[in-house]
Amino acid sequence: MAVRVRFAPSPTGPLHIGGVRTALYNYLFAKKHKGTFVLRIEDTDQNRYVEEAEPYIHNALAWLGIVPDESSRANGAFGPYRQSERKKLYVKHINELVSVGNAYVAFDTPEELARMRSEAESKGETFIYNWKNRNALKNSTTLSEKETQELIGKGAPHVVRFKMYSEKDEKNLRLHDQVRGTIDVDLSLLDDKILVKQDGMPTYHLANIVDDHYMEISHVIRGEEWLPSMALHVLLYLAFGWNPPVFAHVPLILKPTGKGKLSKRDGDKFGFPVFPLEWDENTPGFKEYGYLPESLINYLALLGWSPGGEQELFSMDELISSFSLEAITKSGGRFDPERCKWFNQQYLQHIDSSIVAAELEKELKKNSVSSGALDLTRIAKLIQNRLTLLTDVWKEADFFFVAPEDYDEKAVSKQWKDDTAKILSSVAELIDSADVKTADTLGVLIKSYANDNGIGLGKIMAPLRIALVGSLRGPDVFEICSTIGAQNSISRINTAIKHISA
RNA sequence: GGCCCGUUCGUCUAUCGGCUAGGACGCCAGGUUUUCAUCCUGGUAAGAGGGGUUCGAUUCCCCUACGGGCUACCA
Repeated sequence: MAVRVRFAPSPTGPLHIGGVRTALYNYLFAKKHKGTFVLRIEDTDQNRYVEEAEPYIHNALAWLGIVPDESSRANGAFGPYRQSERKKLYVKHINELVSVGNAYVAFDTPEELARMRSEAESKGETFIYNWKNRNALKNSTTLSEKETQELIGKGAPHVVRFKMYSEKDEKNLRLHDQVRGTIDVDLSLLDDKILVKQDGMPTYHLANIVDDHYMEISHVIRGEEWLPSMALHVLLYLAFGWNPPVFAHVPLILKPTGKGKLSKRDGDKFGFPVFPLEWDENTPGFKEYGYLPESLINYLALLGWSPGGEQELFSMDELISSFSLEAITKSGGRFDPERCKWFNQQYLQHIDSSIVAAELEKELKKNSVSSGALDLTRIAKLIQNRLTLLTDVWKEADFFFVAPEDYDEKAVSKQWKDDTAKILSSVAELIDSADVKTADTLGVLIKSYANDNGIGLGKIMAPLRIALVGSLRGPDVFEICSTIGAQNSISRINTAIKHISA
């Protein structure tokens, strides 16, 4: 049987990393088995619908390299891929279910139900709409066919509910989950879920099952929050006479500290993104923070799944070839921003320097600084292994473009001696006299100068760095010096002497 | 409250009855780099508790505790 999986988000806002990981696992599984990865938009709730969400989902997945084979953009033979465009299909099937008695029409209003719920609660009980009380409520199992039709004909608001369990049924249902194994549920404890809402739209449960069937989904890989409704879904398949797919419920991503599901607020609170791309100006994504899609993918893949070895860094292809549903972890995993950053730092070291150079160029524009005659790629190479986030470029390279205006006091008081000014002037002359194209020739030059004059190198290196950078940071001094050029270096040295020794 | 799922270093995880419990992040120390970062080496630190089963349990079973999810005319 062909493997067909789907990622089915609801367009209610930006896709968050929990969703990203679910999409990723679906994608990996599909590619591993030469199958098809479908993106389906579950927009049955008109109240929560957010127009920008669907394009966002497409763009985010594209950025991450999790590209659907079939979707509202990519098309395919199983469309349409938005549930709002498939309403007719659901109506047809719900009628079938009602006519054979697996589902029924219910006229109870939300207010009535709320009242019954709070009444039960005040007695310390829980109101459940199911086999125990549906014969006492206003629905087509208690009303005659004629009464029911009349009410519907008069336009009485109604919903359709699924008959979860009746006294003659077997109570226990044994479920199989690819990551959790066997799960037994007591059907008599479950409620008669609403399948069609008053507005005529199907709920998630109905639409989901109908679509998965018609889209020939072979494996349902979804978040653990769906585990409690798995029994309903399996029963729905059975009621339609269809074969249920294989189910795999993946654990949730939890807050870094504290308890519960990771949320947008946690990101705000701890200063890390929870969405792949920017959602609005107050909500930057991983991309804007300076993460590479590859590192996010790698981190997320390993949060809740492990191929077993001691390898940490995986390309998408490696993830695909080692992926399996059975190796998905059973317990929820906390999002660890530090570990996520580490992956990014690792990937940053191996990308082409032109990417770093491009980012540098962007930052220059942003800061309204001219690159002058400086070689951005050369600078990119010098700072690349110092980056944790791509957005660190400016912080690591600003001094190449902008001469220091003030000098780190601590560094100065420790490294700037009485004879420093004199020594640095000689160094400046030295630089002026020579042709300092490379760091190596400059290094040889200064070292031999120090040697010839009996000056310790320590008396030169640190002050020179202070003069060029303003503080004790940055790549090799000779590299900095030769990169910004002789004239630039000399003028920085003279400025520093004037500034500090004065 | 009810139902379901889970529980190995602080965190992510390996182990599929033989364990001196392995790796990674973090943290600490040392080395390289005459700065800082990178990088390298080492260290720190764990199978929730209690019962079984077994020659032997982190691994299998039960109970308790704790954590998570669900319990909507949301998905």
